Amino acid sequence: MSPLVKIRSERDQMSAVERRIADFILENAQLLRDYSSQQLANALGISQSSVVKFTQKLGFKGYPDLKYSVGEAIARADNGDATHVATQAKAAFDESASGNLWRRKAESEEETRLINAPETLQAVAEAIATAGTKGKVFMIGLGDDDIYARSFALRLSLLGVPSIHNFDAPRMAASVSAAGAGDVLLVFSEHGNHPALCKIGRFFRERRGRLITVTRHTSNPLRAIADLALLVSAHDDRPYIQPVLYQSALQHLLDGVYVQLCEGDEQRHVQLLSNLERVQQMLEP
Amino acid sequence: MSPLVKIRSERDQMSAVERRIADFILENAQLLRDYSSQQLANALGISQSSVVKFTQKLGFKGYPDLKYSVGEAIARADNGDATHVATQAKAAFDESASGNLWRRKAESEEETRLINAPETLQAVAEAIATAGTKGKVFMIGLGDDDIYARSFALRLSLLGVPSIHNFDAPRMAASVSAAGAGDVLLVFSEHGNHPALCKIGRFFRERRGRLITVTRHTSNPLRAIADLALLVSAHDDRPYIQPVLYQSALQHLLDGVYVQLCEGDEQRHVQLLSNLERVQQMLEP
DNA sequence: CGTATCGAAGCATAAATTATTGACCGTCGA
DNA sequence: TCGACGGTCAATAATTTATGCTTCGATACG
Repeated sequence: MSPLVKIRSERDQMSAVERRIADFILENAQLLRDYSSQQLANALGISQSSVVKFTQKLGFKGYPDLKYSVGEAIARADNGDATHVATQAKAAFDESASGNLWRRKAESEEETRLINAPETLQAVAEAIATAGTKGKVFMIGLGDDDIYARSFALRLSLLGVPSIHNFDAPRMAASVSAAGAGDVLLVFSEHGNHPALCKIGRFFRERRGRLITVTRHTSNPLRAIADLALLVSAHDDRPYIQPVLYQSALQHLLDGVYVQLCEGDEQRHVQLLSNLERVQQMLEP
Repeated sequence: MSPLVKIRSERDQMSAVERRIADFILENAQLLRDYSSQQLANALGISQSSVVKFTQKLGFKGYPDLKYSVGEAIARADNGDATHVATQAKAAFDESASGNLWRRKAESEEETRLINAPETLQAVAEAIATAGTKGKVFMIGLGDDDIYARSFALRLSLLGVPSIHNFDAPRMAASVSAAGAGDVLLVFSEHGNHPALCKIGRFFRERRGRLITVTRHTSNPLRAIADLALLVSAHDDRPYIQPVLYQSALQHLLDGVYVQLCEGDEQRHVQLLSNLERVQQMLEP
């Protein structure tokens, strides 16, 4: 992945100094060519070691490695900002605008894919699968987040995994009181700081259920108490674009889990196909 | 000028050692990334200072400068894929599965984009915009299709365009009886052959409302009676993948309309931003 | 509250990498 | 033959990068 995309995706979780480094690099990527780590540090009035530690935290071998990567990125011109500025200039709705939106979605998808370990996705799929056969699957999301919960619940039902779906906290609290070991609660909450949802989550865990959260990748109280946390990364300066990207990235994350559920187990796969056929028959005639 | 071209062009006037360096770099440019000047010297059995002198003779500031330039050149030319692929080889299975799904989504998006004329999208956006200020926006979808209606309704509400949203046919029939000229009815129906929805659509048109349908691109009775028809193309042999692609392509189509609505009109844009801010404030504290 | 803990940041310094110096050696032309 | 010259290298200086340690402030906890 482009180092610039990576930097931007993690910018939100950075400390003040780190964020200043990130911003400087994002805005002056071309200057990096002539900067040593010391010069960069001077330009920002911080210590050279902070620069090095910054690069290492991002997963680069060190400062020269980052520098090299940024050089490649610039050469490819895949910094994602230039195109993005070009979009804004154009008010007209045309192919390039739509194409750009898709490109931005692809970036969010990539960022999101990279911050979720494949093992986590696997684990989520398995937890849902076992809860689906031997226990119960609970699901909740408020406001916009209800959309994701709802659509995922529909998908699961096709797999023969019914779920208990609520869209307000009090009712969910009541439902969850019936939970037990091995059950799963999926909580969708973009910012993950809704007190009621945290409360329900904690309560659910007390009852020995597995708590799966789906939130933005910033650290948040909900994610903190989860057994399994799915994270979504999506950024855009334009406040009306960001939710579009968030939804798209989140949806793809869930689609990944869904596909894994579909393909993971032979028996479930057969069940799925027959369900789909039955649904088809109900709708057609 | 590309450093690789430069090296090749001066190769003939070089000394034996220099030529060996040149050849090595030309043939193993990707390896340079992980080589220090000392390592390169060792690989060739020559002294490190020869390497540095070589770079300086070519007009580079020094070894790191050459290295950086070669990195750029590789990135531009795309010759260096070998290393790139090798780096990402880990987690190959999951990544490729997920990446594949995304690629399929991109294909559906493209097909969908191509079968919807930009003018149609424009017209849809405008119809919704005017109905939003001077009339009413109705919205309906059944089953899975309700998801799209619901999420689009939420988006519209942020734009200051409230909508009358129902998820069953009888109630919608009742609601629609209040419709008049200039109003808009959005009907989501994947296969477009639900008799009740067709009936509602016809009834709505009798009352001089604009009927907008969102269906699969196959010909279907619902689409046939629409004033404006948005079409979605999404295919996959695997029956559990197809809905995923359908949803993604449809979502992107709607996102396009949404963005168009956001950016199309200055006044609405301002309204949107203040709405977003207000929503933000409601959620944060 | 006081205190333990953790992480972020800087300073000092070790380690590494890079650049330069000066010595050596072979070649070539006078 | 000898001196000039270019090329190479080893040694070393200079620079750049990486790391260990300390301090400080925020946060959690008793």
